[in-house]
Amino acid sequence: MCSSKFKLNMNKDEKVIRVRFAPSPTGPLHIGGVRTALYNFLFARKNNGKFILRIEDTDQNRYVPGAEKYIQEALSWCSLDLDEGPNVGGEFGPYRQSERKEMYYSFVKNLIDSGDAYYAFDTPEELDGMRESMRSAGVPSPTYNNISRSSMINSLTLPLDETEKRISRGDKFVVRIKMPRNHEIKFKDKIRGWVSVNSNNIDDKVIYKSDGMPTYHLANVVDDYSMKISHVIRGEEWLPSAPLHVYLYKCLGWEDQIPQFAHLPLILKPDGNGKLSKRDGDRLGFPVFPVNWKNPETNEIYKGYREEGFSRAAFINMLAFLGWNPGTEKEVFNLDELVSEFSLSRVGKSGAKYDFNKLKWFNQQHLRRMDNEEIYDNLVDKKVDFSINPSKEYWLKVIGLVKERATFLDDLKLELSCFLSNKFTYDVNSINKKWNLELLPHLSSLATIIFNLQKFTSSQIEISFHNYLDDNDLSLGKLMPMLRIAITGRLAGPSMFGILELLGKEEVKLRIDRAIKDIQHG
RNA sequence: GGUCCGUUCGUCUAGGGGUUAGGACAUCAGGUUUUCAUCCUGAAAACAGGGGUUCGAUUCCCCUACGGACUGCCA
Repeated sequence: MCSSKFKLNMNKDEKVIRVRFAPSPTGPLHIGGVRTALYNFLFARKNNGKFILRIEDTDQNRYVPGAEKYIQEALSWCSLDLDEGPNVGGEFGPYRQSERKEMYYSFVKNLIDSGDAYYAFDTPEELDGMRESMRSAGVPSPTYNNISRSSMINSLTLPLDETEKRISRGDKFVVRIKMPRNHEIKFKDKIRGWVSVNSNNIDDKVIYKSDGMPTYHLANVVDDYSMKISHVIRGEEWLPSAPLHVYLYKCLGWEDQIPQFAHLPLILKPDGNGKLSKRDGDRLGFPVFPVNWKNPETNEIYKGYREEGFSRAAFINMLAFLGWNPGTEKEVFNLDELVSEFSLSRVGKSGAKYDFNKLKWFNQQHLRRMDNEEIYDNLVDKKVDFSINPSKEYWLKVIGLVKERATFLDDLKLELSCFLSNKFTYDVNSINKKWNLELLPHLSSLATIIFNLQKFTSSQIEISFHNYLDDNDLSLGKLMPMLRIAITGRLAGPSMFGILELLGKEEVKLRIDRAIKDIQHG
């Protein structure tokens, strides 16, 4: 007895981990959805399991062209590679519910035959009428449940032959689950612990629609079962219907195949409260989508993080930390590191307000961790319009000089501009502030001195610069800004001596001469 | 309204029967830097409230308050 129980547990532990991300293609995936996908991915990779994409398109009315493609593109931008899915295949396909349409009815039929479900003929108008009259009688949210079903038109209230007649003549019908009276339905959520609901509080949900498609609830359970899903990791908005799903497993005879549930806390709006929604982006000034989305009807573009210049690593890192943390003080993680640290037991219970600022910080941190070579590969513009040889080595040095000043890869464009071209204009404010005509002679003589240096290196230049200042009783703060304006056109930038070395003697000479000649004070 | 879930600095969070309740972002103040940015140092900033249990509760239990999700032939 004991040993067999032990064996059973062993089997359960050794069960292959299979998780699915199951969005419905009703529009672009927003960051909450991406995080759900991410947690599924991390959990699968961490446990040597499979990460599966399943498209839940049981509602034809809400189908949005391009949405599925968007989902794939978003996942792929985030490097959340699929093991199985609509475009990658797999032995449990098809992975679109619309393509699985035929398989659902037999399960529905089983439920009807066992008395766990029934036909209902009420039209949408009749349902509205029922709800309306119940509301006016003081019921805040009327449901089709184990009480109200007795006054509706269904196979429970109709004589058998009438039901058969209606079906055989092609009347529209739906199939509803028949929730039992006073049953305690409970399950253990990996994040929340035991959740228990009395069946009296669950309504007779439609599981099969009059258009011949299953509803989410049924399709979800049937597919998770047939795809051998071991863990259902999804948003907290599904928590209220989880007991129904558990009950469905029981009715279908799959009680020992019920997956483990993990209901993730929601991502909340940064201002006020409530679930972050697709509309919040414009209102709050940050994207809510991973990559750009173009509304196929209006052609309106909704901004994505990719296009706004964020790195996938930073985006993923930020998302991972919205509701999860490793329990250490380390915060900057790449995907592989997240995989090795991830665990559902460290996912929090309460909703997290989205923090755009923190994402910027993550972006900066990840940019800093990118090596110069990688940044070099990402540089679009590697042509220099003045007479130096822009070797790769040159660029690596320039990048090293400039890298830590940037939050975005794009910031480097500005930082790099003086290394790309000498055809810049001088910034007027900088000139007004620091360009001093009386010191022009000093700038010239300083230039002469450094041009005579044997080694035009930042350290040699720095030494002669300081010597010159000492000899002429000048302060650094006077002459240096002028030099900077002459060389870069503006006042902000990285170490001046480093810039001079990299530009090289000839180019520096050219720029100083030109500045002295061209800059008009005031 | 009902059901379910939740509640530690402004935000993300660590912690967990005895702690100066820790970190990060943001904020503010100093410092380094020729400059801007970076960087460094520091400051301010939290256990929702009330009852239990206990020698002791922020931590465990209950209640209240507040917040959220759900309440469709949507997912």
